[in-house]
Amino acid sequence: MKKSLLQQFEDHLRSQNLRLTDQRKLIVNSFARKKGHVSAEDLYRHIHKTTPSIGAATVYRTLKLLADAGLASGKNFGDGYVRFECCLQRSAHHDHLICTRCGKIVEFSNSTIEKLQETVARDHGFLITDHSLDIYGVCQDCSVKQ
Amino acid sequence: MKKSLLQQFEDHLRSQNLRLTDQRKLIVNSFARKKGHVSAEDLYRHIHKTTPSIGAATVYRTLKLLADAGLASGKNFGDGYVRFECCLQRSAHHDHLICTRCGKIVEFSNSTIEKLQETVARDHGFLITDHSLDIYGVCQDCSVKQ
DNA sequence: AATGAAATTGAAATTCGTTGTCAATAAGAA
DNA sequence: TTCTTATTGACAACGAATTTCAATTTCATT
Ligand SMILES: [Mn+2]
Ligand SMILES: [Mn+2]
Ligand SMILES: [Zn+2]
Ligand SMILES: [Zn+2]
Repeated sequence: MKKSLLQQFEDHLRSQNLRLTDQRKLIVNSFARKKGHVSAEDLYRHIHKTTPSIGAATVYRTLKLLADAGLASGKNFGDGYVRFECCLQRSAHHDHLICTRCGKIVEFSNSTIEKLQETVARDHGFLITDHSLDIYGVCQDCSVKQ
Repeated sequence: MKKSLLQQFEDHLRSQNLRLTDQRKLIVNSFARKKGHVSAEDLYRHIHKTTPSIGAATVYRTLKLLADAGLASGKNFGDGYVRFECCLQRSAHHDHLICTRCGKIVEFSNSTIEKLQETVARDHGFLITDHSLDIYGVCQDCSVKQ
């Protein structure tokens, strides 16, 4: 059985001599339940409803910690704020389709595109460390609706 | 012979009943000379050296106007600010390789990748309106240096 | 359990790129 | 030249994110 996000986070905290607090537990569990593409502000507002004692700064800080631990990654889809998604080992690299009407984000991966990117980089003398492919468009639901 | 960026900008201004000012002339020409991937702040600082009377707001506004005219486009490479590049008809769509060491930005285009994106979108019921592919890595100069 | 050093917290202040406000100025049609 | 209206520069305001700081909490050590 796989370790949960919280369990892996606890491991990280221990290994770095950081402390496990109630706030961190709650934030990480809320984040895990949301299943990705969540901004710090989104998560804060959600948490605030049931636990208003938790401050926004702590949510920002905890998401940053998760990212430092390699357990989440932040991505800017161009709408002004960073969305986080957890990146546990099982959920491999993927790219995104974004609906410009309703904001829906669909994940995909295409190994041919990935390989071609390697080729492009090599042709230009670059050693790839990362990449980001975002396809913007109108999803089926939205194109049916109008 | 092709019309210059300024000439096309003038056409746009006339067609929209907007006014051609000395500031706009200077900003657009500076921008054209810089050949893309320039932030408003970059351009403002550059212009400020020789023409300190031009305000930053005017540089921001003029770049926005160029974008509205379809003569420039802004892109966020994830480092906090928007970089503009001119998009005259001749300079077709392209994607970017970004060196994470020195910040160099190299343009490329790969029609096979473009076609595959269409396929991916269609498979997910999306109608593509736009896309953005950024490959991050280390350029040749930087990997030689260390 | 009690201690205490060090990490963490929430609230508020601060940062930074960008946009809005506004009175003064300039463009350009008449 | 006149007159309407767009444009300007300085500065305030914005919003996401980060920093500051005094109060609180964690947790290794007694
Ligand atoms: Mn995703
Ligand atoms: Mn480019
Ligand atoms: Zn949609
Ligand atoms: Zn480089």
